[in-house]
Amino acid sequence: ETLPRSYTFPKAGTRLTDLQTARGVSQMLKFQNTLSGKLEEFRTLTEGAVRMYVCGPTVWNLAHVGNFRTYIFADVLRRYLKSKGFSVTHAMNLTDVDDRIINQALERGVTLDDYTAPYIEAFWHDFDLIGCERPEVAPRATQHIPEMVSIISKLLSSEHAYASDGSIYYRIASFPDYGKLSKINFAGNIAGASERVDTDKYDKEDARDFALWKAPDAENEPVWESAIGAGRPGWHIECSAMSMKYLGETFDIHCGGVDLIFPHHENEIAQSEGATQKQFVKYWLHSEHLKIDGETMSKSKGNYFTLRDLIERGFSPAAIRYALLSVPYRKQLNFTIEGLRGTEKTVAGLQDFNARLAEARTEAGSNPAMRTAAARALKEFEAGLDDDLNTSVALAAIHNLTREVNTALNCEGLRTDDQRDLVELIRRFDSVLNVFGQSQREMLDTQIQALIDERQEARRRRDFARADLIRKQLTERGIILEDTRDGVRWKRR
RNA sequence: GGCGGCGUAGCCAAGUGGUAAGGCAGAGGUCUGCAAAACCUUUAUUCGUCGGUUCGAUUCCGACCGCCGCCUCCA
Repeated sequence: ETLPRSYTFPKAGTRLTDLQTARGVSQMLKFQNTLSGKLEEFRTLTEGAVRMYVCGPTVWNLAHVGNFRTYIFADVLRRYLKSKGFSVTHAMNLTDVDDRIINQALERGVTLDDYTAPYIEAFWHDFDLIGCERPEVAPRATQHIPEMVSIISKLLSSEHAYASDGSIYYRIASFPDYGKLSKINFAGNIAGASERVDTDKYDKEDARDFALWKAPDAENEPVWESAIGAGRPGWHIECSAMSMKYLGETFDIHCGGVDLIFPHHENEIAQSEGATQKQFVKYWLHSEHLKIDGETMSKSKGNYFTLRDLIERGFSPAAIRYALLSVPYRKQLNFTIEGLRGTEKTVAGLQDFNARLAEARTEAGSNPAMRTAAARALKEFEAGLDDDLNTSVALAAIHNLTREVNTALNCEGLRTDDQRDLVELIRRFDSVLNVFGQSQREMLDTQIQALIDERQEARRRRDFARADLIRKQLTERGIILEDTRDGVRWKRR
């Protein structure tokens, strides 16, 4: 029952959704900015509008849960910004050309597009399945080569870049701010790690210089003809080109996994600011990596899961999403199958609560205690997310509310106005977190089909008691059957 | 070698200079013909170890132990 002194209880008759705009209950939105290393108040470049960029997938294989943690984090970020009334322009690239993709495509003897198409399709399928809203713009690297060439040309003319053996490199020495994001001190640290730095492979002025444009290595390799020669783009330049094309030379937020801080994001800054002489991004937000059973996730260990691995094991997208949101994005999260089983129950509980709330029989009026509980939940939810998107606190606020409402449902019952507001409040929460969705409790299509098949078999045997029992079971679980001339159709609820 | 993060109940974990959120599991209870399901209650005198600062530290400082990450293409 500890509320801050500034907190004022809502007046009777005030709808919770009005509280949202009435404010005075919410503190300022703050983000931990990798660039400054500090928790900063969020102020947009343009009043009321946010432009954000997220480094998207390299479509050379299926994305895994670790990748999706970043996309889900970005999704909650954009949803929360929208719920606060900002208009959001969210761009996420698809890297559909890089050395791995080229090598794989060459190996299979297919074009880049033919190679990447199924992975792009799979990515969007998983992206939708895990409950992420599609970004406003999802540009593909191969469709933005001219934009990349244009930036490289600009860098060449300004001494930030130089050509060597048909390739073009960024001259780190020309950009004194290099290292400002990753805080890497190049003077002292390379010595001990020198065995990892490949200084011989390319003809560069400085080992740190990175490729903007790569001359072809092999005969049959795909190349783009351009004003800066024939070749293919380096990895970093695509994000500079596409983000600035769709969001402007300076934009508000850039997200990605921590591993991208160096070199990818450091290089993006060098390229973009070198070309425009303007600050590239105001807030850099980086999500930490997942651990699997306490260990680093890695391909070689084989301890990683794709979304479809987990779906095949019977887990629901909502539970996977909840698990990935249960720890704030800047902390490492230990992802385990055992934990996911527990999360499945948690999510099912939320879903049950939602149904119980909607179906509750109510009496007219409202209960002051219920209003207080709801207002407090809203305040805690917002305070959590305002504090660098602390989803743990936001989820706890929801659990605390459900407990209080459950008690009311069991004891004195619910009042009509409270029910209406609570339904709206939960909808509001879920518009940001999107975890009240389908849980494992809802049957999988394959399970439904198996029961339908069994019922058909029973009908053939004229075992109608058995058939009716199955139909009744399905009905109870929200599955409605229709026997037609062409077979059995079914639908949910 | 340089830089950074973490160590909180059986497990996953939030958090803070003023006395430990939430979830899963466990225990007790309500409901039920009995179950199941559902719901409620309950579960850390204590926050890796040892010192220091302080009226007071899990929270700040120092040392140590353990784990993780970055230091050129991995979300």
